[in-house]
Amino acid sequence: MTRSPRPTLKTIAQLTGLAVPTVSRALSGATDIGQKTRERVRKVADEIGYVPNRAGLRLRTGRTFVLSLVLSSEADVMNLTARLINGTATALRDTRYHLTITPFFSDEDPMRSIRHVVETNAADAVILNQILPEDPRVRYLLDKGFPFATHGRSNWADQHAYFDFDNFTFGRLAVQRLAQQGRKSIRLVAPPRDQNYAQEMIHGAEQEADTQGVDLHVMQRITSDDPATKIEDEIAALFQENVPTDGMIFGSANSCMSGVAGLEKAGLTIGNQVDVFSKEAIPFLQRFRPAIHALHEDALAAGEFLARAAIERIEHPEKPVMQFLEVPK
Amino acid sequence: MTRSPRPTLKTIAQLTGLAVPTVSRALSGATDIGQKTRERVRKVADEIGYVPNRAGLRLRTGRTFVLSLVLSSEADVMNLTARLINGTATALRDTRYHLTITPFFSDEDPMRSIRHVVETNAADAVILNQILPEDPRVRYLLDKGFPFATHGRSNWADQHAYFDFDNFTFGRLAVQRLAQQGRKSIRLVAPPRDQNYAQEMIHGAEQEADTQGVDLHVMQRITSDDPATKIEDEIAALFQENVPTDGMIFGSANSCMSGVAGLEKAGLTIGNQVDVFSKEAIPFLQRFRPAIHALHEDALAAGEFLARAAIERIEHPEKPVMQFLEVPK
DNA sequence: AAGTAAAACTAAATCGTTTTAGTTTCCCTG
DNA sequence: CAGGGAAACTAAAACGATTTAGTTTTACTT
Repeated sequence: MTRSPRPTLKTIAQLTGLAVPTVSRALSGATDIGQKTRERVRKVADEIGYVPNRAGLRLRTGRTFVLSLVLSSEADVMNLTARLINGTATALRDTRYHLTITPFFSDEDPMRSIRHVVETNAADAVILNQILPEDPRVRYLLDKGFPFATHGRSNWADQHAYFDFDNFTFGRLAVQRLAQQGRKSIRLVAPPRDQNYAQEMIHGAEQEADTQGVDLHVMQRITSDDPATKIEDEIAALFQENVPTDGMIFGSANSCMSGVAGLEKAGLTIGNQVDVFSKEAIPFLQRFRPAIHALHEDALAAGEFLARAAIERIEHPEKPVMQFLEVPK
Repeated sequence: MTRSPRPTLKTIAQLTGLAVPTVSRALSGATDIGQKTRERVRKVADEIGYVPNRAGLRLRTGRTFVLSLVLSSEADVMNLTARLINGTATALRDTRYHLTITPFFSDEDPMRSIRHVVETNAADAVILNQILPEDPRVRYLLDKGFPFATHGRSNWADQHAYFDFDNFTFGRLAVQRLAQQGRKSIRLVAPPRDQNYAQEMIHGAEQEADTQGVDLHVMQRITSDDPATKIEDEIAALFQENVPTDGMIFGSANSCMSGVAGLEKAGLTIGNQVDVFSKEAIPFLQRFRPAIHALHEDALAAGEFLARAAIERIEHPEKPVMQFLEVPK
């Protein structure tokens, strides 16, 4: 247990014969400190490896230098989530910011964690995913004027920072591709209906189905976040009942794998009686069944963007919010 | 921007007419504060929703109430990693602890992040994964007496808290199963040789191969952490060159998928000319190719255990370290 | 050379908490 | 009823940083 005491401003003050506030101001580059003094202080600080004490800083200024990533921990989104975390953390490298993770669980109030962060000042900004159209968390954060960025858009998207995957275009491209393969009767396994991006995806698909003159049905009893077995069973049943279907679209790689298991159980083969289109965060569907058509969603880039956007909110609240829409293909 | 000022000990002191230290001691249950005073203070604190200020606490006591999860961000381990994060965060629910994530990147010194945490007191404990036999991080943390827990064992495992999957038994079971299927010539795609758990897995497989009287070769040019295409190509080449092989063992689900893609490219079918055994963190290989034999590694439980073990180190350093070996099957 | 303004620094207070060292109050003993 | 001692509380200091309000020094003006 040899933790040698860290140097503080006081240490530097003693070493230079200056007062503590002088050292503080010198390091922050204030102009009321002499040029040569500033340089001398900087040099000493570097030599002894001075790093500001976060607690002192936070106590005095209220700044935490923490970004809080609050994310849903549904098993189905964990692939995407892992990349989101990785991207966010990557963007924070070489900044003064740290990242704390707060998964929230389906059995608890989504507002709880957010309120906690805001009320106890546990972070300077929040990043959230799984956004609802009228997401109460977004409303709350806007109301409080607390810096945040979202993965996905709310109805008030023009007012806040976000990164979103263009699910409307995804829906369009999916139907377009299947239509090109000569498919006429397509079913879509969409994300949970209350999620904004589900609506986008459905609209895109419907519009393109209209244009292409093909049939599109949204599966009503399952979503792309449902448990694997449920999806597998529903899809198997669908084909066993001979409901006319020659194209399938899945909102996530997980649901796609389950769905494919189901349709194979019913005796179909991809590329033969049916074509399959899916989204994926990590490229592996190609390996799962080479005949699947997959579109990549870049969660890594999303994480990086969101981190930068959140910091921008903290440090330059007067500037316009950063927003990005990833348009597939 | 309506952030109303949070109640502090001072607020309670004013409300009760007591001095600040009295309130502090009353809340912490010190016996030199009268019974009824303690109750009164507690009641007022609850009513106004007092939550201790972390910065104040930290500045005074040095306690951060943060666990730092330092993990490698190899794409291949991200599935497992996601579950590890989730498990750790779950265990921290309803404790005073927070979780910060520091991925470290293959291009940088693994010691950097650890040293930073220890030297700047950024956390009360560290959790690490991807442990080497003589891991310098483990040595450093032991040396400093800094609380930590590892996912995987080092050579000094008896001295520190860990959760590990028994890869020795995994190796044994894998060979055993393949031998039961009548396979005689088995190849193992093991984790990187410098990782401790790679050695364990290899030893287990070799020992069982001896017992069963079958052939076992460790693939020398690839590891289970290599990029998908590299593994695919190597495996494809292996079979195209007709190297006698009728059983394959993979150290991770990712490498398994790639490997299977390779052997199928060479025209083989699982369960036919060759049997495949693999580890997986999330059950989906069953769906990928139903004929694959897979063993589940519980990263969720690992995360939870590691969090509890780390906290135990912080709060009861005198007690024996918590250790757990997950023995498969 | 006296007066003044700018430049360069310092003293003191503050953020919220806990610890150490007292101090006051009260009850009991003899 | 004085004295002793336990019980219950308080004052002051400390952790490390920044901000506000001075103060000293220097340099310039007239």
